[in-house]
Amino acid sequence: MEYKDLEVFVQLAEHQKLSVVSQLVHCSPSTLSRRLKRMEENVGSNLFDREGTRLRLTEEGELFRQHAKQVLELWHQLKLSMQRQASELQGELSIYCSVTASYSFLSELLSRFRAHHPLVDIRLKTGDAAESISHVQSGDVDIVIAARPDHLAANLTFKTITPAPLLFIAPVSNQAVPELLKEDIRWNKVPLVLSETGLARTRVDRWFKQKRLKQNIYAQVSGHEAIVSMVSLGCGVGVVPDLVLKNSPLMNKVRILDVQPELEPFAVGLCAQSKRLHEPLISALWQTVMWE
Amino acid sequence: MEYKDLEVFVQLAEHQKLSVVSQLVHCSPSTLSRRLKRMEENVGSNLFDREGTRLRLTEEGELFRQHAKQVLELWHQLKLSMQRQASELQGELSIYCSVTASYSFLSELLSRFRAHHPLVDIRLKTGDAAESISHVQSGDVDIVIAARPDHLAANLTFKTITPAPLLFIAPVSNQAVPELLKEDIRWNKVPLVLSETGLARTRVDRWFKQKRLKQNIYAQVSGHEAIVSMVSLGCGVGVVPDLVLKNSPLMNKVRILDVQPELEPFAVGLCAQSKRLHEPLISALWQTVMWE
DNA sequence: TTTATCGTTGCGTAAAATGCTATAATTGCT
DNA sequence: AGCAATTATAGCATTTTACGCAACGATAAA
Repeated sequence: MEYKDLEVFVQLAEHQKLSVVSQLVHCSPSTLSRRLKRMEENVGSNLFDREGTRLRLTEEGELFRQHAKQVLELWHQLKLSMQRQASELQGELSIYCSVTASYSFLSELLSRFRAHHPLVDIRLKTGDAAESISHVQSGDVDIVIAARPDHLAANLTFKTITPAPLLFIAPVSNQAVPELLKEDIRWNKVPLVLSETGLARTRVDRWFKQKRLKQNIYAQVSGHEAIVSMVSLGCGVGVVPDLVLKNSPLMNKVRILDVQPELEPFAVGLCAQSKRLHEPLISALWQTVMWE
Repeated sequence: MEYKDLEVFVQLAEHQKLSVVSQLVHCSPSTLSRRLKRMEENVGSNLFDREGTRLRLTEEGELFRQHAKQVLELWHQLKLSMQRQASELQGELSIYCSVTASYSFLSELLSRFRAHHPLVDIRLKTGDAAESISHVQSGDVDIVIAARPDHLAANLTFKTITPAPLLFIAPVSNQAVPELLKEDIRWNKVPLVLSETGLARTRVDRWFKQKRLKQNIYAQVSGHEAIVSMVSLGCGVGVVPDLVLKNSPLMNKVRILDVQPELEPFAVGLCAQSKRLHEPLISALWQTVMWE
């Protein structure tokens, strides 16, 4: 049994769907299926009931879920007490953070880090998400907080903090975008406000391609905040991470469209060069990220 | 991190020697070295101080040792509560046990098993250790309790219960074997009482070969008990597992020779066909074996 | 100094994990 | 009811990883 398996199982027990979790942990469903099978062989019981395609926790599965959470908690405590044991850290840690990622959890993360390591100077830069990877690649900064790219470079390691769903947003007044009034939305007519490049754009392109639709792009802007602004003005329909929307002062000026299938969510988290993970300061920030 | 690693580490922390533990867990020292290295990378700290050749637990290592024991205990408890949850086991379980292995811990093992599964009929056969493997191979019995052979067949799985040191024993009166009186024993002159075949014989042969000595074999007998008898009568020097000696009524009639290097110890434990491990009765007995 | 013992590292091989694709069963929708 | 989309899983090819053996360097004992 492996600790990584335990994390996977906790997710699996929560969502009860291989396909969902496979996106959360960034691996193929078949891998998950096999991992689960391995675990069941190790434990010696069926952890899930397979009722058709649906997965339901068995009683043994619930026992194992509790076991997994206990072990992961112990592991986390161990890491904490180890870095507490280590001599007081000091130095300088430079972090690059995309504006998108800076919402909501960044302050909590940094304040928890400062509480444990008050002597460490934190240099925080914010900027465009698209540049984040190159900043960490060049060693320009120690750690980047950003969304996980589709194809992570081999020499980088990523640690997910939270998934960030992507949302279609539209003006509150339907008349601004008349195409939305109809029963079935004719997406190829809907004016879109998208970011020029970046992960969000890739996801949207993929979504349209899967539906075999062409996009009617009204404006290409840079920065998710600008998208919210333009959408609230009635320019068209936009796509932004929910993190951005929740923290936007314009939240009431737009509404969320319920589309199927949902856009593949971002995975926001920490990213650093693999070979530098053992450095004390980087390792310390890495440990600060909690489970679940 | 893997559960198997935790077991290995607990052993490592106790004996502080790769070479010893490598025999206990039946793998090469290089594998152990690498496993330890992996663990240290996962934990992020040095678990042992390398002072020359000697290994000494660091403070972090001690923390990790406690962590490992906690997790292994949780795991054991989980297994127990799972088989408690399963419906009451009943049926018939046939066990073949070499006479050597039947000493000391067999009664404790079976009584603990019966306490958990009172409805299971246990069919216990005892016999020669050399036949044990073939009995489980043929399916003649479900489980064998015996010493682990040097080369385990691929379709079998073994679980160590306890190591069993091999001892040289001699008559109490030195005059019966005059060669032992001298300062450096001339082993090629010492009359030996050995088992005809089997694991103990292999170990003794290997021991002499390593020392580049020829054996002066006085008698070849079958059964460790017979060896104790003949040695006590003054026929020569014999080799038996300490388990046999501790339980022999003739224990006072022989004495243990302190030789260097020591003979490679047996590993006494459970052996079954790998593919049958998941069967409820076999699995239940398997779980009965505690850690350490 | 000589000898033996211990832990580590390179290398070749064997085993294992993973992703892609196909498949069968199931669900949801019209 | 029937079609389309979704789901978990098995086979296959590939990559990754683990292992044992042998050589090495360092250390301790003689």
